[in-house]
Amino acid sequence: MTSVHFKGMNSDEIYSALKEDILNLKLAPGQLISENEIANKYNVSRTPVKTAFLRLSSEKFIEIVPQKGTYVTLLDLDLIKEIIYMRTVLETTVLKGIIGKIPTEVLDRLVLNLKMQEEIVSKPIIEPSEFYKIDSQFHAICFEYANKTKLWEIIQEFQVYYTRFRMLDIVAVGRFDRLYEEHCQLFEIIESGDSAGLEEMMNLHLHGNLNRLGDRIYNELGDYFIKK
Amino acid sequence: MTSVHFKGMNSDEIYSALKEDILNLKLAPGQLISENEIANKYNVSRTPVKTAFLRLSSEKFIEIVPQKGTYVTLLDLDLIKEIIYMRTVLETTVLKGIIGKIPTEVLDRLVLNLKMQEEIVSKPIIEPSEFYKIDSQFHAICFEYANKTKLWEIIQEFQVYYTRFRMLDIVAVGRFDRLYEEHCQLFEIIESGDSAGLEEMMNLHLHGNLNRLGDRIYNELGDYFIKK
DNA sequence: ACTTGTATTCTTGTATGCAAGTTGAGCTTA
DNA sequence: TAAGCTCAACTTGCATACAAGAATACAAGT
Repeated sequence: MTSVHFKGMNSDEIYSALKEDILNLKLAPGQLISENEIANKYNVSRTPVKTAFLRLSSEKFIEIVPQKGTYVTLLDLDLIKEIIYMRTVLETTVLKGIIGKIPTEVLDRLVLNLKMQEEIVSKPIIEPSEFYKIDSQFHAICFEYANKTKLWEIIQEFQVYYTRFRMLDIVAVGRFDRLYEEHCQLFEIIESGDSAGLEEMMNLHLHGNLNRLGDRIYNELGDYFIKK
Repeated sequence: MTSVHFKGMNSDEIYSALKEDILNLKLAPGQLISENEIANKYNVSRTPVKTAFLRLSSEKFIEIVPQKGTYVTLLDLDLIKEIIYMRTVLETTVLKGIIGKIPTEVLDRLVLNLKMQEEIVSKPIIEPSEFYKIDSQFHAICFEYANKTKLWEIIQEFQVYYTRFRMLDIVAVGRFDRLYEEHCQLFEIIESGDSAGLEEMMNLHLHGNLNRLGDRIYNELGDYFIKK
């Protein structure tokens, strides 16, 4: 006799599935989840779920409280603001070091990247992760030429802390064309070597989400953030 | 009949014990360890050991290779250099924003901190962690006044990636009085508002370990680092 | 009405047995 | 001697049973 057999997911797949749900806000900030609940949902034992939980916990997506339960973490606006500040400072400094003296070969790669961005933006339906992937490459090219590859990886690591925030921006506002335009302006500054304009542009670009969301953070989205 | 009963350690304690051994280099970079080995050593099952392993793995202290084994990670000099660069850029920028306009109250706290540093340095036997705790407070006070508390926490988080490197510095060179002197000079610059001197001093201070260790990294300590 | 104790039912933490993959020693064979 | 195969002894991943703390509903007593 053969029985229908569902091959269970492993801990990595559980991790990815949970992370996606958290980023999509299907699992909302503050929501309570348990190992058993997730284990039943994906037809696995608690072990791989716990493994995934521990990983998500170290990335501050969830908080495990012994003998009580596990919560999806609330967004921390102070943390988000300072991460944005951090990235602004680092990226401005790195770009200032290479601005105006980037070889044609690298500039061409940036132009190619911009074309890909334009292509994605012009589509009727835009997949956020697809755009952000190319977005990330644009900045990575700059850091690579500045010989600061690891630094970009570090910055990327911290992006996870406010990926959900960026997601709110899309849901609430959702204008990728604006980001694309900013990248174009940034490119012109990098090419021309306008060191003064760089700082202003960088500030504008990286604080975009914060500005666009504005007071919504304290009103309709207030439940998602830590109260001070 | 009563029997002698050893109450086992929990996963947090196992984590701390392992981390300490890794930082002390008792568990050397590149060394192979296994869940069973640690579980036997501390008289617990594999479960709390695995929990500790997962946490250490997310902090890049160890690397878990499925079905093969678990290794203490090698030091990555490129990563270390860029973390030092990152901290230099961030701390210089933050300090520039407050330099010369720090109220007496905050300056007094810094002076008090320096006195504690002096006290520790003058002892015959210096406990590294004790000094680094006060050292960290010195910088924390500055970030706190600059309203960048979270940013300092972020930087602290990344320090773990090169705590072992700093430990090599102590073992190989071990001169805390030098660090104390640098802090005193830094204080004078902060107090006086010498914005130009700050950048130079900061570079010197934060690149100290790198300079002191010098070529030893490639010679007698070479086994501890990733080969390129 | 209020307090208090209890029992049930959640939660996560731990111990243990088994599954599956990797490595390396030692035997076999040419 | 040297190459190749087999098997035993490891490794981590997963499933499951039990332990222990926390919260809640509820009944008994004041």
